[in-house]
Amino acid sequence: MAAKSPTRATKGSQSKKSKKKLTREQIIRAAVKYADAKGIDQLSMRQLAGELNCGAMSLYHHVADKDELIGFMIDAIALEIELPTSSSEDDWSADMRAYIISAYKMMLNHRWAPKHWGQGIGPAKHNYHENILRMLREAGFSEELACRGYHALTMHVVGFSMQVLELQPIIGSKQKMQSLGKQILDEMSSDTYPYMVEHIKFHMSGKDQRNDFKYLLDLILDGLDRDKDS
Amino acid sequence: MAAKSPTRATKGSQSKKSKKKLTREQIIRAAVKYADAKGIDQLSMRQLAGELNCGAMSLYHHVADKDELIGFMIDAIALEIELPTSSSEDDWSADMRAYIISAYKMMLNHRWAPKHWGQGIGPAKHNYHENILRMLREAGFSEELACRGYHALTMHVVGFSMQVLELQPIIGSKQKMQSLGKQILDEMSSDTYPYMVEHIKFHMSGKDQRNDFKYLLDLILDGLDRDKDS
DNA sequence: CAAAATACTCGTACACTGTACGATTGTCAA
DNA sequence: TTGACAATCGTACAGTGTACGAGTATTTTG
Repeated sequence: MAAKSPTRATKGSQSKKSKKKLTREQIIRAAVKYADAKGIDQLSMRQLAGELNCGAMSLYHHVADKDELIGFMIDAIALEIELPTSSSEDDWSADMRAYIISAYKMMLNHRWAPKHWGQGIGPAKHNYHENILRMLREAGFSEELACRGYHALTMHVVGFSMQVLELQPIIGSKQKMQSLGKQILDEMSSDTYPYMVEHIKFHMSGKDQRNDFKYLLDLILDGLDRDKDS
Repeated sequence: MAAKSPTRATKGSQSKKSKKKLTREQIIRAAVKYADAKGIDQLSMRQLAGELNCGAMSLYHHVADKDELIGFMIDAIALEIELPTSSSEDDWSADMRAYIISAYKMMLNHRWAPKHWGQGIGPAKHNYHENILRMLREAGFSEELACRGYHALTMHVVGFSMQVLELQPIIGSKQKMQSLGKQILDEMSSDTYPYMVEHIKFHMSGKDQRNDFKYLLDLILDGLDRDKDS
């Protein structure tokens, strides 16, 4: 108790003149927030330090280097993936479907995430992968087929969100559809690229890409299910 | 002829004291070669200029900025994707399969490519996309299903190669398999992540990932083919 | 309680990046 | 020959990640 009271007193004094309180969690939270808002290219150690009202080098006592920071950021957002409360026992794909869609939505909420997903390190990301593998194995898949399903599903999440995020500036919001979309169509002669022109026009006609994600997801799930008992 | 002879004379004098000959194509070729060898992180304008024996700023007369250069690099390697000479008319998926596999191999030959594939600009990449769309449409797919198939296939190429390239340092060459792989297994308690441990060990037992690529590819192709006439 | 050890912050400095600007040089048309 | 233009490239600047070490707070120890 005698040791604790000065600790608390110090904690109280922080509100006046902040000199001590940086946490790794705080840093990571601020970094994620900053990357979400301004893009991850704009995220520099100095900018981040400014956001936290501290010196740039202070960050390095909680994080080895910028790469590690990004790794932690990935793990932080991996927490947002929601594991559904198991609905039914005999239909493994329903839970999996919900889980994968949750991961996909998380990616779209953090536009910088897909490109850096690979360097993520930490328990949340491990849990995500563990859960997928577990669901497959518990559903009765062999080691080999579980491996393939795991890679197929995780790849689908990252790959598709990357593709959508690349396409969004072109056919994204309905205001820009005409400006940037038409501009590309102008540059691209419909003689040399007739099918691409058709494809872009098809997208510009207002189809929802989310359906495309689910279409391929179901294709994978159904395919796996079919191979399971053969 | 009178105009041409000084041109040729100038070209001949370059061999003595190089002062004029930079081409955009040369720059791009050198950049691709450098990125392949040392990694794209090491590719800076100064390094590249050194490789070409010219000043760094000279590059900017052939390329707007570094992003555009990378865009051109992507287009350059897109040329390496080989369109198979059409084998049979009634089986659209055979040609598509070969084409996609060729694209996948190209990605693995340029480890930096998948992450930057999106910012590629140029005719070779357009042709790649145009060919996929054309093959699907000519096979009788509707606009909508061709759209989905196109996204599914292109995503599979980029997404899977990214995943493989991330995994290679861990379970890649059979020499490192034991050092880095075992190290990860040590860090990852098999109590908390039993299925991940099983999965890594499965990979370390020497399975070929290329089969996994083809497995999912066939799953997509078969799924599309099934939906085509329904 | 004093002193020594430790944890943490952060100013300065260095090597490196992309690239704006403008001087310089080479090439060709009139 | 001259004037226009294309191309090279040295210098400079703002910004990056981070190594080093001095300063300060906090905790542990004698």
